[in-house]
Amino acid sequence: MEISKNMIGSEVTTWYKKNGRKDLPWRIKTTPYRVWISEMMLQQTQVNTAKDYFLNFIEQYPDLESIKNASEEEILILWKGLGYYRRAKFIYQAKEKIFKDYNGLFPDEFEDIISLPGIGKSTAGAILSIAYGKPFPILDANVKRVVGRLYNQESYQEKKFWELSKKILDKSNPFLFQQGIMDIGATICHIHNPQCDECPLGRWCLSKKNGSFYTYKKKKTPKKKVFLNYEIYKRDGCIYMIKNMDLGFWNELWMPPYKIVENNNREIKHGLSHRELHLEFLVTSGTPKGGKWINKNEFNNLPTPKPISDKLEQYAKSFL
DNA sequence: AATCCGTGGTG
DNA sequence: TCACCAAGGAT
Repeated sequence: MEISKNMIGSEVTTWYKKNGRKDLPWRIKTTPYRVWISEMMLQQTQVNTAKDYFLNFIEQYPDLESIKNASEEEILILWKGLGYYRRAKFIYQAKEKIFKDYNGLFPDEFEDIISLPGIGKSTAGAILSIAYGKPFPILDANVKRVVGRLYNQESYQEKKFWELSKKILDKSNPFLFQQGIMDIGATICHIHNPQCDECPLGRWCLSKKNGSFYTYKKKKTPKKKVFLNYEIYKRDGCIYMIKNMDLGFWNELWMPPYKIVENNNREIKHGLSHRELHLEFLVTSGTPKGGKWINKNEFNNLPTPKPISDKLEQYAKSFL
């Protein structure tokens, strides 16, 4: 028998059973593989954005065995448009390691899971809690906001927030608790206008008590501008494309050849996390090298970044 | 420790 | 139009 019961944790668990978003696609069936793929997609990505990508990914690769022989580019194609494309490469590398070191079985120990590429402490905690029912804390944006407010923190402190996440975790129900705490963060404890009247944690919440609500603030660094002039080579309904290896972003995605210039007449302004891209597209003649001709019917088969996909779609419709 | 990495929604 | 930020991790 426990001497002191974790009231907050058990309240979250109870709330989840009744009010949780149990119909999310990655919650229908929680195999370690499915939880892993969903957690990778959900890194810095909202639920609504990840949904369709998850369903599409799982349709093609429903389990580890089906993804065993997939190439990096095949996985990248399923990631097309989702962003943070490194995650697709991490999935490729991780599944290679799982077959090499773990006999094709997803590992179930913290040290093994966090050793996989793209999996940090929080993702490992989510997989352990949700896929294996083992009590490990998580610290995503939802949990940061909920515990930051529960304990009325003024600023984010990594170590302190991990302690709080671990403290309120319902160790007897990690599966229900972790999904519940994230759902409370996502559906009640909004960054603006938290719905405190509906919150199961209201009687413990110090922010509700004194009316000052913690909000996680990232340092904002000014975005550097990058001017890219894309060279459009056309031939027989084809456009010449290269695999980008050296922009620093969009690595290993396909695009027309480009030059980095000092300035240009931008047609498209596109923001990345830390860059402001100014894109110009110039129809060019000559003999390009280092890539291949792609027919307009095959644009969809190549992993391309969003603004390039949009531009290619235009070309395919109009003057090719 | 600070910076890098995408895209879409929201105010 | 624009700032902010989301189921973060790697370097």
